[in-house]
Amino acid sequence: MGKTNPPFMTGVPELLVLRLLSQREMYGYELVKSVRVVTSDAISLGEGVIYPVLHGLEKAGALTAKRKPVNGRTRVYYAVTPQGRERLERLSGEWDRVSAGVDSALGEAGHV
Amino acid sequence: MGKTNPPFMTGVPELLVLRLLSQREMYGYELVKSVRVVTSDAISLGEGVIYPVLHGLEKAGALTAKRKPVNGRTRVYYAVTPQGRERLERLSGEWDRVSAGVDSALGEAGHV
DNA sequence: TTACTATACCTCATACTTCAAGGTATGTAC
DNA sequence: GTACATACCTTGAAGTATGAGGTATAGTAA
Repeated sequence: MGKTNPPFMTGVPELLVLRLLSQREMYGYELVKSVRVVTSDAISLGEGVIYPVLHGLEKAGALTAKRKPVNGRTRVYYAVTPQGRERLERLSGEWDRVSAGVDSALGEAGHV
Repeated sequence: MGKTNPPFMTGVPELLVLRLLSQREMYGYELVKSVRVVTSDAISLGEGVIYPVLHGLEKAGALTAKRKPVNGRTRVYYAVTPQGRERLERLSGEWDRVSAGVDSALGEAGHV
């Protein structure tokens, strides 16, 4: 039953979502726009990415969801649990390791 | 029909391969080990990744292949073409943009 | 009224990449 | 002669992201 490891470069959407939610509660539609803003348009994640990530993290116990009616529409606000913070720490560390690896391979020393 | 864009975080194996080959000619098996070395074990790409990337880049005109018999075994050395250098520049720029985006989202912008 | 836009939730087929494990074959060490 | 490292390669399965679709409410402009 060879369980395959996840691809080495994934989990970035999850990382971004956890990071943003660790600063304040947000709802899905808001996250879609926020990702673009905080990354200066470098990364744009569609709703097809955000919502599944949100649901997955909630199921994993990393987030809690809270429905709030606002102006007749319903928003689902997500908050990070302690478990989610651990996950954020782990993913953040992995990202640092991998991105440092790439940068060192690129030899960012004298390059521009 | 609707051609989908490649996932936003891909092309890293390609980037690493092009970068290493831009420094000197290498063969596939050598690249597999080199990637581990230059990334301090942060990234490990198997032969199932390296060889297809090599073939794809050759077909795209970014690399040229040269067979050399060494100690009875055959090695296929790859070299970067001018076209490959352009591709390296482009991928390198994309990586910088995306990784800067993630870092700024993580709030490590001022981190060296 | 109608139409269009923005908000806000969601799902799904397709495309793509990566992983892991396999296969072939030669040379070297025990 | 058996085991390991070198050196090439392919492939099935797993998993993620894309792009486009669907539902529904509220506001605005014609």
